[in-house]
Amino acid sequence: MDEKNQKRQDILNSAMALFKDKGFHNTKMEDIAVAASVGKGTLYEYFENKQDIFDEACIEYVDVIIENIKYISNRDDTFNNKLLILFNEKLKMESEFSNMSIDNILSNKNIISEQTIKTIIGKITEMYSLICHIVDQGKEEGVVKKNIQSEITACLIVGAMGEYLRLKTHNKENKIQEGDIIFDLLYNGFAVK
Amino acid sequence: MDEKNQKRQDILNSAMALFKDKGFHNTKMEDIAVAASVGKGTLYEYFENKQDIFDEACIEYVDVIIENIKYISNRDDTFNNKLLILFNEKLKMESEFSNMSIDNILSNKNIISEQTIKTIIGKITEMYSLICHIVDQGKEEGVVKKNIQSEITACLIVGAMGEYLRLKTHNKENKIQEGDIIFDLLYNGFAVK
Amino acid sequence: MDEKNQKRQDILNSAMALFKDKGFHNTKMEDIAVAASVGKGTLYEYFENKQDIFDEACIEYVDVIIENIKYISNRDDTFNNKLLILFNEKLKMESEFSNMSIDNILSNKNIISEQTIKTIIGKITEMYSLICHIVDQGKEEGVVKKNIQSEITACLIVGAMGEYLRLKTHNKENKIQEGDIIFDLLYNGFAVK
Amino acid sequence: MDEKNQKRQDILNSAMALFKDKGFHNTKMEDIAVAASVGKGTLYEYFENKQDIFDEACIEYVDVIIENIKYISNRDDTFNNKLLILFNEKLKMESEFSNMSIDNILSNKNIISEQTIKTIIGKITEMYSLICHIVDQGKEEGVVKKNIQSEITACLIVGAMGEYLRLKTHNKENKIQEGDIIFDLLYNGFAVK
DNA sequence: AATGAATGAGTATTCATTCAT
DNA sequence: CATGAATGAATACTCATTCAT
Repeated sequence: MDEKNQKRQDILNSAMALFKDKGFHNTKMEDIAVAASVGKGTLYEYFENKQDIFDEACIEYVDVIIENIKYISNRDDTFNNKLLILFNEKLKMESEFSNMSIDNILSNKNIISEQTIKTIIGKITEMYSLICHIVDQGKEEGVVKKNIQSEITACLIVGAMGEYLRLKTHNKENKIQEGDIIFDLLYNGFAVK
Repeated sequence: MDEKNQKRQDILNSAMALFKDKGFHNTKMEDIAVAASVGKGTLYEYFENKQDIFDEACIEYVDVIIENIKYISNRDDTFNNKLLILFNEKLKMESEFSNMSIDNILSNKNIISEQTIKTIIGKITEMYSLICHIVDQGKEEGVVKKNIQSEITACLIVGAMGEYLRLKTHNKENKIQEGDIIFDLLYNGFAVK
Repeated sequence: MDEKNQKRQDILNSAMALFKDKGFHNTKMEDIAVAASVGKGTLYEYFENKQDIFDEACIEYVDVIIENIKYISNRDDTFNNKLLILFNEKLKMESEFSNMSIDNILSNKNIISEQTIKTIIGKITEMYSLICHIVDQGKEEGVVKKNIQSEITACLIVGAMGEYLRLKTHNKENKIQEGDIIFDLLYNGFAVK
Repeated sequence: MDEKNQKRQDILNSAMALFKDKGFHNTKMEDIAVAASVGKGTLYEYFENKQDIFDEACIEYVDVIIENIKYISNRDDTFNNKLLILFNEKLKMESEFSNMSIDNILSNKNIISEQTIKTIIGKITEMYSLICHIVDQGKEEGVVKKNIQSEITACLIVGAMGEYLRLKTHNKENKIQEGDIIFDLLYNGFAVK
């Protein structure tokens, strides 16, 4: 029974790697079967159809990210450090999975099934609440302004980080200064005092 | 001659609408022909192939955004106001074209031709330099910190705005406070002074 | 009116050249129009359709050959010389029109219309009777055996010539001895006396 | 494994029959699939594409002819008899496959792939050497003139036979005398001694 | 359970032909 | 008369899915 789960996981991993690399329509069931070292027919023993594999792979992908953030959130560490780790982790993941960030998953709206979209949006909400939790810790530590809704602060953090990484990815010629500058901006804003 | 350009534009508009709605693979040449009220064969009088139409539609889409930002940048207005307008415009566009933001275009890497990807990245760079120009104006007005590279500040602005909108889009149940809060964060940061 | 005929002829010549070079299906109406320096629509002023052009071109092609043989037949010359000239002419034509000998025209049975096939076969019969006429002259001159039906002799001559040329065409590395040897064979046979 | 080869052969046979009957362009993949009682997709399990099927069918066709001649050549029989059998066999084949003689295959230059053309020309060369071998036997038997290159004699034989058959095919109203007359011509020529 | 040979629905593209100018 | 922009019927080929083994 556990062996069954293992094979299912193998297929999912192989599929995810291919989807990330080539997209949904350019990944053939044959490719997945070969990559997972099983017969084409076997895929249908474990999954309903191609769509199903893609949906599950997307959910799995988001789950990994959530686990990651959950782990960071639960660390015994200061807000400052957690933020730094979050940034570095996001950076690592994005570069590794450059073709399939969460944003991109959601841009595949026409590919993922309606139901799975809802599931993923739910998970993103979960992810946000984890980050809000970290922000709340910052508030308790007296580091983060208390009068601003944590969701908004989280939004700023996630958005700035993401854009920073996107920019680094597209703009290979690194005209951008080092990452801690963005931290200064997040903490203190760009306005002259 | 101009009539020819008009028909080309008509096809492009019809195609763009369909691509935004249904994605590349789910949009059939037949669909485009019907939507543009021309014969299937006519599409090939104006475009090389489906790929070509998609590429052109993507470029067109980015061009519209750039024109928008260029217009804002060239206004005779203060930095503060330009930022506000930029935010509102982005909001308007994103909701209108919710399925096809620039990020999403770039997540179609496996669909758009290599050459067109380069063209679009070039245009994004152009877009960034327009926003940097606005930031520079803020510096001259003494509103924005001078010791931080404008690209970084622009990155913070774009990222925060984008994420804020994404959040609003996914999280229909609006738990998020009003938009000017995010401006306060951008200007002053989240750190307790 | 004669100008009309001239343009018709131009189209036919251009078409024939293309058909010989690329075959029926690989020759597009557009190609013919361009080659004849007329508009695509104009082709339909002079011909019913593509099929019609092909049919007429084939007939024209055969007509040229017949005219050629007729000319040889009518010369004031000996049988021996006429045969020699015939051979050289056939050689010239075959190499020039290597992709479209009469045999090949007939191998296009599924392309040429039934009616035109009949016309062409009629013309081939005419061609044969011209050659028979030359053979008859040989008989009168006392050079050719009288007790063998002229058609058979003509058949031997045409067949041997044709095969000789085909061989030369396919077998670029010329292992074959010079052409007058074949004449010796035709005149005297290969049997030891 | 052998079953696989069998199905491949079935497809090839069905395809060959259709190509012979209707030509390359008028034979649809669907037709072949129906004729071979398989699905359209199955054709692509056994062949690269339509071109590939045609090429293979042509080669197969020539191979059958070669096998036939090889068999005749290897018989324990006199030159005279072998020639007679060759003639009758050719007659049988040509009438059976009237739309697809070797000449016709080669007239499909624009259809068959360059590589396959070379293969077929190679096979024709092989066929010629088999016939030359028969001629050599004639020389040894003292029946055929030794001072004439065997290739030339073979050329005369093949050409005369082919033309004779072509004539019979086109000229349904049989004005042509019986076949052994042509043998007399081949052996003794048409010249008065 | 696992397989992969067989399948055929689905689609981009071509090109002969038409007809408004 | 001449044209070429517009057309859509026709077709090779792909690939997710099935099912007999």
